[in-house]
Amino acid sequence: MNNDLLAGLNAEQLSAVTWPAKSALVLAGAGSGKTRVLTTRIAWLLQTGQANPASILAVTFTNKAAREMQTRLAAMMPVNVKTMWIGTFHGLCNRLLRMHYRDTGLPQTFQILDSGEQQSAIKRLLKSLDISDEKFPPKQVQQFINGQKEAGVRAGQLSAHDPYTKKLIELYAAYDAQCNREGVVDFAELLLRSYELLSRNAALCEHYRARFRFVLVDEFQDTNRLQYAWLKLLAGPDNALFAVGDDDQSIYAFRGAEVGNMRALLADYGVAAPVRLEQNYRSAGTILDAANALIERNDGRLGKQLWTAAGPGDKIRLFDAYSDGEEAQFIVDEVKALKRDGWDLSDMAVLYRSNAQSRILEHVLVQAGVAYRIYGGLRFFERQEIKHALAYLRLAINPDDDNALLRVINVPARGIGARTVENLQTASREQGVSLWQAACGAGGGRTAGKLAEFVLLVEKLRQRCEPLNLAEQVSLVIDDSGLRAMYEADKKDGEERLANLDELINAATGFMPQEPQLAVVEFLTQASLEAGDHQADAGEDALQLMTVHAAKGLEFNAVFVGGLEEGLFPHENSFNDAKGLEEERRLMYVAITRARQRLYLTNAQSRMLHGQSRYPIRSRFVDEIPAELLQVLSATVKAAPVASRTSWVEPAFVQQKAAARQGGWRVGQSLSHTKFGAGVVINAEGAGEDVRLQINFAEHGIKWLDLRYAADKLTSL
DNA sequence: TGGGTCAGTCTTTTT
DNA sequence: GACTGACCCA
Repeated sequence: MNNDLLAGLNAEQLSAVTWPAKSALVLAGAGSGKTRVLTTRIAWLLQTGQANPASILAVTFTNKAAREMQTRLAAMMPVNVKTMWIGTFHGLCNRLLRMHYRDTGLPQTFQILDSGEQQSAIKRLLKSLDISDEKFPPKQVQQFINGQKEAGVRAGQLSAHDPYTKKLIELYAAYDAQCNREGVVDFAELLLRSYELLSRNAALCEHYRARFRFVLVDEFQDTNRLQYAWLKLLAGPDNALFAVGDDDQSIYAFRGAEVGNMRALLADYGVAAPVRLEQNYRSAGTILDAANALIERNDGRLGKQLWTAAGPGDKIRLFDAYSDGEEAQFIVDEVKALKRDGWDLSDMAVLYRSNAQSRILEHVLVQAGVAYRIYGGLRFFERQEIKHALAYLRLAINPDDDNALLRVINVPARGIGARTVENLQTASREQGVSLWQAACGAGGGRTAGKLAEFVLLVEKLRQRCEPLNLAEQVSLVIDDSGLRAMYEADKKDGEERLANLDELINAATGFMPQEPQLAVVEFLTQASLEAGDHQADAGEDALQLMTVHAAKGLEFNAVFVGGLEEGLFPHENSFNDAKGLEEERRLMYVAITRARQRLYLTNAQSRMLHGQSRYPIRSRFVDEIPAELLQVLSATVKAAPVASRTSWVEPAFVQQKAAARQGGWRVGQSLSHTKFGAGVVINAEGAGEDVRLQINFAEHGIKWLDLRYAADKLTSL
């Protein structure tokens, strides 16, 4: 037995790792060594002979987490992790469905729709049923369908009295029928199908229960109802379900996550009490004190108090900027100062509530010449050129794939317009065949020639792909479809797109299929299940910019949390209910606990949002942090009690240095108008001759005035 | 058919 | 302020 395995674990970690062969819930606070516990647990089970690689099922949410678990495990002991069932919920479900496709009613080569593809499938469905997408917005239909699937409910089990819901249920049924016809499954369907596979087939379920004696789950607080039901099928009463999670870091309720699953697990599996990992190895004491004080205000927690053996460290820096521009400037100046002190840029992060906040930061960073990296945005397999190429590849395997056909039927433009496509859709509906078959059968008509050309192209792609390997097929499809020529002619961003297409060929070249004869299907599946990295060039030392959501699981020496304003963080959409506000607070808790040594909280007294200025007050979350933990960096901060504040403050205090000077006026300036009386400038736009001021008049409300006409009616107060 | 313009929208997001 | 989708004209 390798004693190194357990060396260095604290008492709680040790208790979790060496938990007997029965179910457990581990409440793992931020920075408490969660991943280490999970992987060491697996290694310990293997090393003590309680488990062999085949008897372990480990489930994560992201591919990144699954990979990390595999890497760490491989480093701990000599075991072939590739043979183990370690993966994401969706990846494991995909594996189950491919293995048992005969029992699921799916073709062996079924394709997976990502959310975008699901949405186009729904749009297409609405159109074919002649239902206005104004009354039934595709997004809402999609949400309804996914919501039902994630609750484990099929259309046939639903009923409603109001006509609207009735229609939604009909659409759900029709959507499923369309997917079945086309041999495609969406993300939620992967889960639901494999749940149904196991629940309807007792022998199969029993087989897996006997095999997977140990089921381990990461980020358990993020599981939805269906995922927990799926876990319960695989982990019966005699199996050991080992769930690790943190109810205080549950920030995905908006997409169906049920924190309640944690309490449910305790009851369902007769677990007396959770194991609490409360010692934090990441943050300085002051940062943890702030996090603890904040999160204590939430109700219904399982309860946990982080502590550290490290000292209190620095106070939390608070900066109250007069504008979003000054906020960004402050952050960048501070980043540069820290960099001069020897901190790595890549060990500093700016976190924000919404992506829109990154723009002004980028602007200032570019000016200051500071390298930065933004997380978020398009990922590799979501790029249009990649999607186009893969659509041709899909057509080469299965021309009946309507989604793929519609995507590229006119890419590159070949004179097949909306009208022709519509005719095609009508024909396919009337004849009950796929679009491809309808296109093959299309005889006369003005555009029939164009259609015939397309049919011929796809036929040729199919034939020529047949004898080729995966990489050769990808390459051929890109060339022969005309995609390469199209992007070569595109001067704007063709070059980058061509580089991405070459990267796709590279990816295909290095792809290792499980079953060589299914290489293309496996490649397409991987492209759907793993959309690739969120950002490029990881090498350079660069400041990290991301949303708080994206930061979960990461840590940095210095963290800036920007935009701490009512309406932004907490977001105004969460004001309606206490639950939403509590999730915002957990989000703030996640943000705070990302920091190791240095934490900055900033807010702005004026901010451009949706193209207009707003004057928000400081976030309540700042006030929920004990004042003695804070060091105020700007002069204008006044700790006003929350109750006495209104949601809009008079910007009269906005400092003289406010940048927005127009025609001698600046935002925040008090003035008097000959007709409207006293007021305050709250916004300005334009320059030179053409300047408009938005003024909040005490007696006449808010007005926009054109300075060309109003200049001589205004006097400064 | 396809390019252009204009109104409407605008948290968070992995699979 | 920037992106998407709808609509209009050549």
